[in-house]
Amino acid sequence: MEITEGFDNGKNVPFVRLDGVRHFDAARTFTCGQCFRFDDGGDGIYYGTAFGKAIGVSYTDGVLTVYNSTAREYDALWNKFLGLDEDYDIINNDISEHFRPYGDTIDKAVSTGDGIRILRQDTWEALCSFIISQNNNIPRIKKIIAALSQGLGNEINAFGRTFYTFPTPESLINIGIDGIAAYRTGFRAKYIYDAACRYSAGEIDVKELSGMKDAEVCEKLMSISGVGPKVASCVMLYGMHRTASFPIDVWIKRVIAKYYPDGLDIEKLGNYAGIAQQYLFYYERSVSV
DNA sequence: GCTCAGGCAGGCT
DNA sequence: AGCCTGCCTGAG
Repeated sequence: MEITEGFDNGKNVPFVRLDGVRHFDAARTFTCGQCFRFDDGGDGIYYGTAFGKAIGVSYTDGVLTVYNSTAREYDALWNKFLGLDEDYDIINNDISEHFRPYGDTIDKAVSTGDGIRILRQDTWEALCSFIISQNNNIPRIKKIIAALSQGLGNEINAFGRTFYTFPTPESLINIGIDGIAAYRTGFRAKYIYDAACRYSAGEIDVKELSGMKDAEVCEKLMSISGVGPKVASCVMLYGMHRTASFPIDVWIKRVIAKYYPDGLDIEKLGNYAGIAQQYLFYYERSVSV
């Protein structure tokens, strides 16, 4: 994979260009439901923020471009954030092997969703975002998160517009439950507050949790009020890159009922079960439109 | 208007 | 251990 660095005079930002990238699709990656803060700028580039910086990402015919990034930043941050350090040939094959007893649905799902990369998002952002997602619809989830970020985050100016960092736990604790509810979070306000307190207190510490098994981490997350099995597994998959974690939401319940009426032994789907889940989720949503 | 959304807690049996 | 039911709010 060849990496070159350049400067885009039109956008007035440095960029990094990677040639020969396979298994990447910007639209699928950013709209598959794993993240809520990246949007198509109308120019085929997905813009958003992560880790306090704003970037744009585009991909066409093997060429992936990360705008507003130097090569150094790419190596330090975006390579892992975008999941480009992983070999999706290996991952897709592993998934295919583990789903062998269950028919060819997974093969259709993989080919439909190929190019989705599981992002390595910030743990706190994933935790807070998926608490907000419960019993909620995607347009409103995005709206709430955008409003919280605009109200509590820091400004980032790039591409001639203003982005905002994700609110810190402390900034949410500062405004309290009523303050959080003022952002139209509804009954989730107290959950967000509890999560912020626990996170801020160091109870959900990435380094400390890194040595623990999925089941233990899951239990720890579920001790937060407002975090159940679904939210916990989303946080593990999207915010901790525990790719065996298999979130079961209403869509996946439908998938199981429809394609796997005899059930799926989720414990035996391998280390990339969560990525398989993402393919199945994307597949079912795309066929049901 | 009115249903329902990428769940969860709390209260039942 | 497994069912119910209510829940803020606003998109569709």
